[in-house]
Amino acid sequence: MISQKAKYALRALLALAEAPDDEPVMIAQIAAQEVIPRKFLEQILLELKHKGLVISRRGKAGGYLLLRRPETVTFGEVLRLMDGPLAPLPCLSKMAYRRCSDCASEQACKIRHVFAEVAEATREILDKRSLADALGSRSLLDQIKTPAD
Amino acid sequence: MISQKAKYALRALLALAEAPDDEPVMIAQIAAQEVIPRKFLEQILLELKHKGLVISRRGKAGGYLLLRRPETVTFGEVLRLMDGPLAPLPCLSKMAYRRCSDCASEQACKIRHVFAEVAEATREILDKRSLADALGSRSLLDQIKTPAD
DNA sequence: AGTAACCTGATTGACTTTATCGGCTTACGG
DNA sequence: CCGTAAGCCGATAAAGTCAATCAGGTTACT
Repeated sequence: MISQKAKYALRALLALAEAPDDEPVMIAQIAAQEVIPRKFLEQILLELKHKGLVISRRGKAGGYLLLRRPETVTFGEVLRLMDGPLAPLPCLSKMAYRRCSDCASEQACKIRHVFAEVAEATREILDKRSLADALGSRSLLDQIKTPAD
Repeated sequence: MISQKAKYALRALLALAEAPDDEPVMIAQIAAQEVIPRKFLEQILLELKHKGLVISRRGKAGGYLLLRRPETVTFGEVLRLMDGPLAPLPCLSKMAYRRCSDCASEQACKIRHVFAEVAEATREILDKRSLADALGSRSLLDQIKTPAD
């Protein structure tokens, strides 16, 4: 299960991706539209700003802007920022490897191979799917079937 | 990340799968061999017993036995018993569907499709891999390359 | 009987999650 | 230049989860 925070972050980023360029979107507006607790969303957007995904304008008529193009922001990147490593075992994370505290030898670990397959499969999906893929009302499948209207 | 509990459960089941048939393995033995806190392992094996994966013998020379053949116990089943649904969103779980509390409409949910792909991919792996697949010292890859000695 | 094993429920401590509070800083508009 | 509306920031809190332990109770072989 992904965290509430990651879910909110993705939905907020999608809301920003949908807004016209150079038109900041206010926290309050995103919070209302996406049904996200306002103060919590504040924290999340601030964090996304510090990590370089969005920028903000302060003062009246302020708000948030997506800094990068939606095609370049992957689900994997957002999830790693919010929830930490994607891998099901710490010793399988490519981005944030850590030894399993209780595991004597990684070569001898009997469950590692199966979870390595899972890690690879989820990376393959989450690092390829971007905000752009998630935009629009039609499913990804529909888009493949009917590439243009 | 999977829980410590699930990791212990899988390793304990593998230890039982390796034991000769009809020879009960003691909690203390598994705990020592797999480096699992003894009392915690007690809880886990008891739970696995209630769920029908293992049986126990009490009294002197007691211990635990794997009830089903290793090929029939999948990683997916064990993980669901220990950690709950595999799906990254509650609304994507086939075995334990629950509405997302904050999601207005599942059709309109913009992140659902991507996570549906993840859910399907992980199910595809975890529901096919069994204890038998994890047994033996060689990796799954090695087994494919050299099917027999 | 006695002892060695499993059975059981309650409890604990640390940590994480999901927020909320209260106030500070910036900047546009009049 | 001042009021107000927006984001910025650190602390706190309530609830839940995780990992493990405690203190015994029950069963069964010798």
